[in-house]
Order: sequence, then structure tokens, then C-alpha cells
Amino acid sequence: MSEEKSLNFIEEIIEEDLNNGKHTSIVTRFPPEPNGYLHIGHATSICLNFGLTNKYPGYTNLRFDDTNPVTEETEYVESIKADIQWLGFKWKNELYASDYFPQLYEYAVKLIKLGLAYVDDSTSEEIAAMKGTPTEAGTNSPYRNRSEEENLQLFAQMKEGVFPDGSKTLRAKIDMAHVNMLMRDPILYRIKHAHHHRTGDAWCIYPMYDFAHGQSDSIENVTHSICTLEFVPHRELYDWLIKKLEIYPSRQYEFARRNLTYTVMSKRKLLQLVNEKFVEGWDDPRMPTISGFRRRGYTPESIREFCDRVGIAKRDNVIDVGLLEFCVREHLNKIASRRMVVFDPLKVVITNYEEGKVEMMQSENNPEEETITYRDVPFSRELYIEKEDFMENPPKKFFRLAPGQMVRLKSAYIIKCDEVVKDEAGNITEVRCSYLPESRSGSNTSGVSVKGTLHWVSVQHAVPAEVRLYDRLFKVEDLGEAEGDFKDYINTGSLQVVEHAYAEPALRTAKFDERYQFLRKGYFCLDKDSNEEVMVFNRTVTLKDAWAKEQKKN
RNA sequence: UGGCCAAUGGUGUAAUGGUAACACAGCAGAUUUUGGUUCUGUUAUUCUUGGUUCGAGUCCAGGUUGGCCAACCA
Repeated sequence: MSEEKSLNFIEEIIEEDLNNGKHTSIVTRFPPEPNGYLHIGHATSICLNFGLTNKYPGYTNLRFDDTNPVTEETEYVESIKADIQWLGFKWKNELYASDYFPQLYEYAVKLIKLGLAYVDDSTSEEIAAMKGTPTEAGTNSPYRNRSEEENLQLFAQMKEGVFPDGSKTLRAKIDMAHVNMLMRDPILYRIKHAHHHRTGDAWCIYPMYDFAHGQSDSIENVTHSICTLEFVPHRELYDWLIKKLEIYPSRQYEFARRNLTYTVMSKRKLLQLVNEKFVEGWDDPRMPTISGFRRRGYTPESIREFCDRVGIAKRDNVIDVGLLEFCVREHLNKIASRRMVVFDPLKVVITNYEEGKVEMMQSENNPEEETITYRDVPFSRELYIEKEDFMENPPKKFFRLAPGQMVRLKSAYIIKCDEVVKDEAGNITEVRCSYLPESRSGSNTSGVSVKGTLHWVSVQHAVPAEVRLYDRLFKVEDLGEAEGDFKDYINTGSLQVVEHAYAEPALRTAKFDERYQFLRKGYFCLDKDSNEEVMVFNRTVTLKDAWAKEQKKN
């Protein structure tokens, strides 16, 4: 039963390279810049790069593209490593572009000697002005024809720290009239007297992306350098540098980056959400970051499954966040322990149940288990049910509690509502019911069958808990299409806190790495904000709710 | 008014010149001690105009639409 799964276009290229003998094994790399936390879009790239070398002979390196000391920090390096490991992938080598600074410097010297690079004294504005536009050629810099000796000396002085920031750059000498703007004498090195998170103050000149990335790939013998579509125009320069430097010819391939509905997917915007306190931090459970999803209760399996289902292609896309939710529900349904928690309590008194009596009911931990295991749930005369599970004047097809109506209490008895108690203001304060003694779960001889089953918690055994309910961070589906500032579309109701929920006693021993399904409520996990005094649960995702959908129609 | 990339149901991805398929979403139903799960059925797709071919989603040409390119960011 080996159904051929079709290959994506990158796998096709690799199989061809392997089949025709161009390569016998492959090397890929995941090259994050440590200037922010990884998001779900990066997960696609991680799954692709590491997945390829799981499937084909070869290995994947983790290489930090740390060529801009101004925005990069060790905190980000650590978070990135943790996120990749959590996703379940292992890199062969942990590398840094900054490790190659000496080599890169030599490459630059080589270009100067080849007459293919020069030191330019122009200002940033002057360079921009001479750059031309996509439809007009640029003009040559007045410094373009400096002698090799002068260039060598100037570049050495740049490195020595003789010149202030921004006063000089090293540029490739290509063609100011090139139709590809990136080939119009691109800047290779700039001066930044800035402290680097790894090299400290050893350098005051730093290579640009284009002069670091391809060369780093080449140094590592990366065979297939996979990046996103916006780097397509860079490929020409990537190839040019490799050719002129006569170094290992890594090849770049581009795929379309991932977009998700109801969220933003750029580190710049995510950083803004963090800095301007729209969320608690990078790992806020509403964030589309890996750490956010982790804290929210998503599993690595579900994220990998999502990436797998979405696939790899070259066209712009906006993926329905519903697919991600489907993937996490699918996994959590299999592994989550079922528990009962009442969010918004309504007291039920079972008038014909003996006062002070407590029965231990057996309730299955997970009906999906191959061998079902059970936990004890205490049952007594006074219970809490969900306020929304009772209606005094119910509509048709309301299979819950209502005057004269019967329901089953999950894993316990069938009860019938006899009386509604109200306060002076007319609010329902209590519902008085009678139970069918012969309807006990597992030994039901009552002959009564009911449509509805409710979750419940015994009042005297209830454990208090805080529950945090999350909704989408933005109000519009496609932020790319939305006009104006993306922050105008923030969903201010994306976090709803239930401060006083009532949980069954089994949750008292809830563990951080365990996933729970609160019956009829959704999937939850213990949050790191929990302490001795209060347990905090995050809602990972709701259950599908056919009743809510039915009601929406009316 | 340049160059490059892309265009298949609502969304995403297949079909590699030979019956347009799969998943999610939607809709209808069955089962259910979770209005969950599971199961069944079902709606809906090749941007456009030409050309090549016995045959085109696929190849070619023109057009249209969308994206990317003028940071000392990556």
C-alpha cells in the first residue's frame, strides 16, 4: 500500500540531481536572522529544509545570518534554537555567518584585485540617486575607477576603523545600467561601529546579505539553498559572486512564503505588536510565532502536519487558519485527556439525592484510546452545570436542560428539571432536579434515552481555575488586502479571561506537558502563569460546535 | 512606462500532452453518554484570445490580473 505522494517542485529538482549524478547527497540549511522570534511561516521553511534531508541522503545546517549587529541579539538565537528543536528537527552543524567574516573579507579583497569591487565615498542619498529606477539606467559613481591599490588601502582602512559609519562602502563593479537593480553596483560592505552579539567589537565593517549569504552557502557546500520568492532577483547576483570568486556553486531555489488568514506574518509587524504591548510578548498565545503556538497548546506534530498539507509552490497564498485548527484538533482528539470544567456555573440541586452522599463515577480519559482508561469523578447532591446549558423557554431542538426536560450528566445519572429558583430581580439562581437512580452510567436500566449530555462538577469538590480563551488577533481575513495600518484591524476581544471556573478534582494534578479536552469546551493546556495558588489554562482551540453554527443561521 | 515570477473549486495543493483529483471549508444525512469523534452523500475548479496537436490545465504567442525589484535590512 505505497501510494505515491506527488513531489513538490523542489523535490523534483533534487531527485533529478540525484538521478543524473550531479549530487550523491544534498546539503540544505535553515538561515534565520536572529532579530526576532520564528513564526509559522518559518515552520514551513524548517519543515522543508529539514524534511528534504530526512527524505534524501544528506544533512541540514542551522546557520544564523547575523550580518547586521544593530538588530540582532543572543536572546533571539536561543529562542530560534529552542523552536527548531521543539518542532522536532536536528541540525547537523550550528553555524554563523559571522564565523566567516575573515573569509568574507578575503573574498572582498579578491574582488578588488579582480577589478570587480571599489570603495565608494558617496553618501547613502547619493548612491540612491545614482541608482536610477526600474525604467531608467543609473549613473556611475565618481569613485568607480579608483586604482586597485587605492581600493585595497581604503578597504583595509575601513576595516581598521579609520572612517566613521556611513562614510564609505565597498561596492561590486558590475553595471549601473543593468535591468536588474540589484546588479547596479550593489553594496558589499558597510561601516558600522556596532557591537556584534558574537564577534563583539572585532569588526566595524559588516557584509551585506548578498555578500554573506551565497558565500556562506558555498563555504558550507550547500547544494540546494532554498529561500522565499522575494529573493528571486537576488539569484543573479548570488550566481555572479560565486562565479567571479570561483567558489563552490551552491544553487538558490525560491518558493512562495506562507500567509495565514486573520494574522500578520512579518517579524517587523510582530515586533511592533510586542513593543507596543498589543500582546504580552513574543510567546503570547495569540501570536503566530512558534513559541506562541507552543504556549497556546499546539503540538509539533500538528504544525508539521499543517506544513505538509499546505505544500510548497511558487504562487502567492493566504491559507485558511481553519486548516491549522483542523490539524491541531485532529492530533489533540487522539491524545488529550478528557476532563470536565464549568466556566459559567449554574447550581443544580438534586432533591432526591441523599444529602452528604458522594459517589465516585468512572469516566473515560479518552474514548479514542485503544484500551480505555478511567478516572474517578465525585458526584454529589449539589452540582454546577454551564449556565448556557439551561433555558427556561428553550427553542426547538434544544437538547439540554429545561423545565420538565431530561438530560444525562456525563458518566453519571439522567436528571429531570422540576423547578427553577429565582432571586428578587428574576435571575435564575438555582435549578432543582430529580435523578433517575437506575440510570447510572454503565448500568442504565431506566429505559429512558435522552438527546443531550452535559458536563458538570460537584460543588463541594470543585477546584477553582482560571481559563483564558483566545480568538483571532485580527478582525479581517486578509491583512494583505486591508488598507491602512494593520494595527487598525486588531481584534480587541482576542483574549477573554474566565477568572473563576470550576474544574473536576482530577485537574488538580494537571501537568504542563499534558493536553486536555474540557468536555464540550475545547482543548486546553496548563499555562506557565500557573502557580501554587491558581491554575491557569489556555484554550488551544475550540471543539467544532454544530449547535453554535445552527444558531448562527437563525 | 522596464525586468522577473505567478495564475486550477471559497482556500491550499495535485494531475509531468491522454477521464481535472485530494484535503480543508460548505451543505445534507447516519451514529454518538462530548451538539466532539467517526461514517455516508453532496455543491463547486483550469484568467483570456489565438496557435501547435488526433488530443492542451500542461507546449508556443499575445493580452489580462496579481506579486516582487530603486535600505549602507534580511
